[in-house]
Amino acid sequence: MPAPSRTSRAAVIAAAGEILEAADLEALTMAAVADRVGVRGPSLYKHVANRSVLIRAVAEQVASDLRDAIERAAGRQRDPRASLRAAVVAYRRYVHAHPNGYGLLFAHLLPDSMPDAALVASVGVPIVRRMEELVGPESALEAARTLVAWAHGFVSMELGGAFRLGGSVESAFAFGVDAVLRGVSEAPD
Amino acid sequence: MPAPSRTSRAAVIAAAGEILEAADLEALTMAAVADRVGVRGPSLYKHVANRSVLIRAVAEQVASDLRDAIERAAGRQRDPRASLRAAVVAYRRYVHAHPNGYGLLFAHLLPDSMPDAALVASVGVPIVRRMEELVGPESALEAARTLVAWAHGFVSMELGGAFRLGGSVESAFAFGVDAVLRGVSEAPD
DNA sequence: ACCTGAACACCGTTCAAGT
DNA sequence: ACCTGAACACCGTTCAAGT
Repeated sequence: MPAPSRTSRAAVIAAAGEILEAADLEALTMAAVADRVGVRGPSLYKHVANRSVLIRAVAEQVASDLRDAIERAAGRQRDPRASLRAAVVAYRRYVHAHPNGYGLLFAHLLPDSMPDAALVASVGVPIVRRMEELVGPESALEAARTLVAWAHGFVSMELGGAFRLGGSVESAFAFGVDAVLRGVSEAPD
Repeated sequence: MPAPSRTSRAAVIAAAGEILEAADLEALTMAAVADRVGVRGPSLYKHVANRSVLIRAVAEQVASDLRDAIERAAGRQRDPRASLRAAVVAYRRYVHAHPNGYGLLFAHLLPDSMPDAALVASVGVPIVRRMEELVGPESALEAARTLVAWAHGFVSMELGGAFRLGGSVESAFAFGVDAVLRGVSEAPD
């Protein structure tokens, strides 16, 4: 008699993500995940190959959600400059809500758990599209890379507590978006 | 009879850093480090408290070396713009040479192994000093944060293989430095 | 004062046996 | 078809005994 599944791949990945955000990567053990979905450790291997690919699956879920959040925010504004600003604000908001999951996207210390690089890269697609409107097609890719690199760097330093030299982090963020958008749109040909 | 030390704290930290760069964080086991310095696993605990603080010590060594590299590069140029450009180039070069060690500085997934935040923040000090010359003291901190965030974001995406949408990474780097320096120095008051 | 082997706890993973 | 307990390998860590 076939036994009905008491859990699912999606539930396992979601549970792993919740443990990761509530604690940290060391707390993300197979036993803890099993406990949360209501089975024993060995049963997880019916749904995911091993811990490394479970971590990767969490990372890919994050990348995909992050891209959706950016896309939605950017789509709400008509003006390209306002749209890019909204995209970056949404980026930062998502990362604040999922700091540990976001950390997975650039945790190249654990190669087996790295999310698909093309998927991570695709997070920038909506930014490139809006940049085309702001700076034209020739330098849109480089301008988008500059903005995304800045945004990633900013939130990642913010999460790491690297802003210790005083001053307001909020105003540094506002200053940064303005400076980068100004810098990329005033590029000499 | 007191037994002469067959290894040292510095040697243990150096060995850990070498293993980390040659492989990855999972390969950085106490047994592997012990092997490399020529003792057995338990002896390491005479030199470092545990694996987490060993990892942290490696991270702090990296932060300190990185700051020195930036400081030297920046000091070689008289003009502030050229100095900041040189600092960022040195930053990138150091990270390329120590990608996994650099990853430790922002691996906030493992809180016990996080380097001292004030030390990480101090990496930006030479940048702030040069920014004062470029943009004046009022916005120097925010301008420095913008440049460092961009630089960190750029190299970290580069290492993560996130630049997958085509184009040259080198020219994106050159475009980025120029855009950020232009953006921060043309800030409206 | 530092090093060692033995021992322990914990965790990822496999597998044969259950339903 | 999925779940389970038992078992194994591996790793961090402790500790009593060596020199």
